[in-house]
Amino acid sequence: MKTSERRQNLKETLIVAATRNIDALGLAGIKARDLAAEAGCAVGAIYNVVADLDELVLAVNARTLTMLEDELKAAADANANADVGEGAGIASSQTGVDKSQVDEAVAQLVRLAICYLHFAAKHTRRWRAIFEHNLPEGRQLPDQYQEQQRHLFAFIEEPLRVLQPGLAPEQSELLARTLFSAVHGITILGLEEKLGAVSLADLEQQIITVLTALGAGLSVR
Amino acid sequence: MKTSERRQNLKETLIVAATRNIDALGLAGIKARDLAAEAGCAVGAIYNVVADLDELVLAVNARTLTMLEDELKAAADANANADVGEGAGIASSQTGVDKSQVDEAVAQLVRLAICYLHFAAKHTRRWRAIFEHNLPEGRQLPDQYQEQQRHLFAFIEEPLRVLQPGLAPEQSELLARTLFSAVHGITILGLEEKLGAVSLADLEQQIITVLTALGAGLSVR
DNA sequence: AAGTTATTTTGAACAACGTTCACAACATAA
DNA sequence: TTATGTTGTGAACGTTGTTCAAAATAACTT
Repeated sequence: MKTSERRQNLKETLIVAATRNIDALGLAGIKARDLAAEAGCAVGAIYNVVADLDELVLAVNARTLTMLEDELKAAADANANADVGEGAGIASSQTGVDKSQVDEAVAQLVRLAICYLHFAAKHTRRWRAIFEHNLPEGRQLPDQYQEQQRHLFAFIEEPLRVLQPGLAPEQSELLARTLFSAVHGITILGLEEKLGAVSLADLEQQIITVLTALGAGLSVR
Repeated sequence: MKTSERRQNLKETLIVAATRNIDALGLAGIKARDLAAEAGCAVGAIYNVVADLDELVLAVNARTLTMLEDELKAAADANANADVGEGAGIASSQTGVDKSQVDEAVAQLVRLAICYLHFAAKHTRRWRAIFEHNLPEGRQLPDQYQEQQRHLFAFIEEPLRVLQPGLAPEQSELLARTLFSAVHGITILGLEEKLGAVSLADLEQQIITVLTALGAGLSVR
């Protein structure tokens, strides 16, 4: 009984060290010998609590996703409270969609996207590790991981249903994923210096522009 | 004079081999000893014609970008020809923007994006290598590389000017980059199996939906 | 053509990596 | 204490990218 506890502690220590190293150097900062030294154990000990270094990276990534989820939830809820008393607007008779509801849905999408952008900007390396990490040919992500990703899309689906009320759930899910991907693309290439850096303020503005236009275009049809 | 020619040949052979290996295994397929064997030279010989393996990857990526540029150019030109005789539509008096011109600009954006998607789908590994490859801390991309990227954005800027005639060149450039990033995000996450695969047909439809909505939203304001 | 010098290519050697495994250290039970 | 099973260790293995003394080749001189 003692050993499992000790191993749990070691695993925790390793995850913390791995997180620190990713923050400092990105995925390249994950090295067995370094982690062992930082955790105060032998190199071989790592493989007592973890199958791979990949598993360690996945553990870090899972926590990063949880952090992100929490922040998105906070951003979404902060809004929900602020809107109490806004009142049920007058339904537009032709489209069946309330104008102010549409505006609010777009605003919600923008809030979520800006939150995502800020998270990515604040925890760049840890966040990029999620997308840079590739499992060795053949192995696939654990279920929990995919589950967490669906959670993220759920945030988007809610306001999306206001814009496109008639959409089948399947299509709605796909569109949510697409919107996420678009914002993700803007974020990841924006924070990258490969194409020449863009300021955070500019990125915010671009995201607002794109999502607002998208909201207008999507709610019109 | 003979040696420089020989080296040029070796470099070419290595680039070809590197391209083949990236197609087969992604960036992980780039290994000094394998490349040397395939090119029929000693491992050390590689470093006579190239500073790094990174330089080799960059050479492959540059060619990939050229391929992409050619295909985009073909897609853009095919359209220009098809539109001859379409006629100058009636200018909308209020916005100063011709309705059919707007439609055509959106159609052009869609064509470019679909072309990008197809290129990415057809040459997935080679295309992903462009974005997966990271230079070692500090070194930056050669000028030619950044130049090629600006070329890509130029394709987008042209139809974009129809949608937003009043936009300052600086802002237009930024928006073009943003649109590219959005389409890129949809493409790269769509082709990735990490979030569960999406069919190419679905991806096409999503890109059409998003760009059409974006075009509508952008031209309205 | 032969000898001398400079250049170019070579592959063994090096450092650093993830991972493994025979063994030392330890705990537990008899 | 002794015997037995379990756990942790770090040297060792197989692969990386890269280097460098030496061998091979080219270039030049007489």
